[in-house]
Parts: sequence; structure tokens; C-alpha cells
Amino acid sequence: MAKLTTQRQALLDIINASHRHWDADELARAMSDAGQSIGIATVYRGLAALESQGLIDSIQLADKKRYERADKAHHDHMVCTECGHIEEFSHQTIEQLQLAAAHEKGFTLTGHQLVMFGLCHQCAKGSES
Amino acid sequence: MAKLTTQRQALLDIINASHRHWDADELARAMSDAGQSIGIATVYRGLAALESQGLIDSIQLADKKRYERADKAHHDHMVCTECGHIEEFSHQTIEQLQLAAAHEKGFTLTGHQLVMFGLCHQCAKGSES
DNA sequence: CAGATAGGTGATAACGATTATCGTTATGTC
DNA sequence: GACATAACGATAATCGTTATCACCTATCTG
Repeated sequence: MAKLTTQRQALLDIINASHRHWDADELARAMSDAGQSIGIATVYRGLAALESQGLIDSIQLADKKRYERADKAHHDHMVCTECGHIEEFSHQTIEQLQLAAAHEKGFTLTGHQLVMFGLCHQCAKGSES
Repeated sequence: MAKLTTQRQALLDIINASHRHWDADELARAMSDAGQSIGIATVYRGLAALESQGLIDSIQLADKKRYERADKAHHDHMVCTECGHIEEFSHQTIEQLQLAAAHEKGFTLTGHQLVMFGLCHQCAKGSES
């Protein structure tokens, strides 16, 4: 039902063109910078459509949702609490253990999100006393 | 620095008296029901204080933060997207693999949160067509 | 082509959880 | 008791996100 309009294609292109994790505001600004201004509501609607079509992925952080390209295998995230840097990692065994744990509790799993918090290499170095 | 005032003690007691995962609003209402009305700002401040003192734990869900007792070993959560039921589970191996993965990426881990989404046993049964 | 239908768009209001502000109040210390 | 420090409560403010509503656009059907 949802259409891949010109604007949604542009959002998708921006997201696919980098490995960043974008929030709605950043995407609106990026569109603006590229000469195609876009309403913020349209950004949210477009992102929701793209995500439900599986064309992009997202992670829900404490304050906001961030979107990323979906053309990679499932992975989880490590967020630096100092600089906001996001590192990705995937671990097959963890995924399998999660499935087993869910099954054990009688849950039918539809998704999951693992976010690890800490200091990235850079920030850990910087904060040595 | 933070004081364990009468109100904060009462919040702590409510949380410790059950295995529920409370949000700020529910706690304010519970206090009210118990005859000690409390300002919502005070609830938030109290919860932040209790959490930073390690007296309670919290999980950040997509929409809001929920608080739970801290007297158990670390665990993660499974949330039923239908009824909101939260099931807890802990998995030693997953924890260890997370630590290893973080180390590999040069991250100094300070915390993590794993939330799994799906249908609980009850809701899975109910939605069979 | 005309009209119908289904979505999409954008400005903006509304929402909901959380935090900030600020005057007041309780607690602890000399 | 007087002063300092933190907590409290009402309420305004913040901020990400969603709803509303009045257009607009594309596609289909005859």
C-alpha cells in the first residue's frame, strides 16, 4: 500500500549512502541541504513506511529513534555514552541463546534489541586520569 | 549526598513489595492510594536518586522508563507487545559473550540492556486464527 | 478526458514523558 | 536559633513524536 515516493526514495538514498545512524531531524536537515526541503511530519511518516517495508532498520535509544540502512545482516549496537559514537557488532551465538531463552519462557519472539553502553576506545583514552 | 527521605523510602518500599515494573505515574498513584500524595516531579527525582544509589533498577522501553527492585541478580527482559507483560530472564553465557564482543571493539562496558519483543504464552494462544 | 479513489504532503496543534524553575519547607550543623 | 543544603510541589518548559486537516498527486475506470 505504502508508496515509495520521490521524497521517501531520497530519504532511503541518504540512509543507504552512509553507515551513520540518523535521527529524523538530521534527515530533514540533510534533505534541506540537498535542496529538497521536507516537512518533519513527512520525514517521520516516510521513515515509518520504509521501516515497515524492511528497507531500513532502526534502533530505539533512550531519547530518540535512529535509522540505519537495512542491507546488512542483523546486528546489535554499542553506544559510547561520551561521544555518542555507535559501533555495530553481531554475534550468532547470542542470537541463538536469546531464541532459546524466549522459547523457555513461552514467548513467541518477534524482535529484540541489545544495546551496550560504555566508552569507546577514543573516549576511554581521553578520560584516563 | 542524596537523602533517603520518607517519600523516597515509601517509593522504595512499594517497588520492593512486588515484582512489577513501575512507571513514574503508577508510583505516584500508588502513593496517593496509600494516603501520601506526592508531586510527580518528586517521584522522578526520587527514582533518579534511588537508581543512582543502586537501590532500584530500571529498564528503558520505547515510550517510558520502568523501575523495578534491585535485589536480584542482573537480568534482562522479554516484553509482550500485546498485553505489556514483562518476563525476566538471565543468561550467564549471553553476558559473557557481550563482554567479549565489547572488548573486541575497544569498548569499556558500563552497562547494557537487552529487550526482547514478542507474544507471551497467553497472547500467542489468543491470537491463533 | 472526467471523475473517483487512495495515499502523500506540510504547517501546526496536540500529546506524553521527563526536566527545569522557583518559592517554600524540612533537615542537619555550628 | 541561624544558616546552609537539599527536597518538595505546582507548574511551565522541553523535546521527540503523532494527529489533524486542508490541499495536492498519482492512478484507475469508464
